[in-house]
Amino acid sequence: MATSVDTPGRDADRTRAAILFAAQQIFAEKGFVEAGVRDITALAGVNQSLVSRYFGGKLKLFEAALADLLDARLMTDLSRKDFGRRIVAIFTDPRRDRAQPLSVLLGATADSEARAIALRLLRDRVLAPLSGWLGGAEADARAARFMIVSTGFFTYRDLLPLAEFSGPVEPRLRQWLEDAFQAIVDD
Amino acid sequence: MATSVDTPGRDADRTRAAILFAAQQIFAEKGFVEAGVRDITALAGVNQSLVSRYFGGKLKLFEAALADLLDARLMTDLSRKDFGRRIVAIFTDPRRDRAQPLSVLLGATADSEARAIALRLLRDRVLAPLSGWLGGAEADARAARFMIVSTGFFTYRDLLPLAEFSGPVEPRLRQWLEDAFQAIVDD
DNA sequence: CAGTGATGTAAACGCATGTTTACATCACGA
DNA sequence: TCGTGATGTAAACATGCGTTTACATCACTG
Repeated sequence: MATSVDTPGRDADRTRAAILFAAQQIFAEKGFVEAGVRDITALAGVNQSLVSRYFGGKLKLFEAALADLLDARLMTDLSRKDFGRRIVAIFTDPRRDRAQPLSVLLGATADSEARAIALRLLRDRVLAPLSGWLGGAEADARAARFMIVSTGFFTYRDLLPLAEFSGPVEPRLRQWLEDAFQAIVDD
Repeated sequence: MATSVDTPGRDADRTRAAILFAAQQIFAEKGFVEAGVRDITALAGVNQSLVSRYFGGKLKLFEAALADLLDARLMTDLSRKDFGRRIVAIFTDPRRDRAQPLSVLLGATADSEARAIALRLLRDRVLAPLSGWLGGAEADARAARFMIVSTGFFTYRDLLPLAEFSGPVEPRLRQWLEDAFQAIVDD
């Protein structure tokens, strides 16, 4: 079993996709440095050497994994009316099946090369669209506020799990988060 | 030169202090993972093996370095009146000669062992005093808000330097930071 | 059906890095 | 002054890990 259902012979595209998906999970869970190529390929069920063959190395795989996650663009159909509530709902959705892009991104800060990649993707595919969506003269400062609050939240949920961040978000904290995000669009 | 002034023969205490100070600088600059023992001892001007002899290894050195930084307690003589302004002033003081504790702390998130140490020190020596100082029923939620904003700020200043965070903080962003910190004590 | 390139694997390689060991050298007391 | 322990150093060691290499196996085409 599991030989003709999820393994239709040999398929490079499918193998590549499996590695990419596994990489997103492992990178989100352990961060770039502690995520080993062997961890990723083991989860994907393939040989470790395929990372180099199909992606050109761990670093390129990271770039592909993060870029793919950011392509599921969050900024679409996001109304200004309940911006805060929607953002917090997305960030805390327990049914989410894909890795949180910001988790993967923040997990790259420890490696100088991965950090450079993450920084470029953050600028081009998050901050630029966000700043444009926010508009106005203070767009950049607003986008910075968005990143500060988001990053702080993800850091303590994923990287430094304190009591306040385990399980559902404490109601008063959630309310503050929603207000902080909403204030970014309301001024 | 530099042989009788800063090198008074052999002094274990002085050597130990030199390693500790160098560690704080290097850890703040490069993070725990990319900070090599050889980098630290080179800056201290001593042999690499002394890290293991005097501190018991890189991990213990990290713990000692972070604990020492946190001992320069920030929470003392901090009035509730201009809390926000004072905090931002401390975080952005260009004349500061010691490493920012939060920089060192956030640089440890990539290593699971260093992260555990950082998390414990953060709880015992930052959050507990802060929560006590804030007081009240919502003290923990307030402390969490403080950490979110602080962490977001340091992440983008040290780890993911965007244009908005290089050089002096943009005035409107600084104002928002001050207000956000002040609101934590004012409710 | 044969052959050839694509796909996948196991093992070895190379390198970086924290740690340990063996040895040298200085300081201080008898 | 002599010797002994503390202090410091250079080199070797051990190991984890990304990558490469050599080989096996499947799939498709003529």
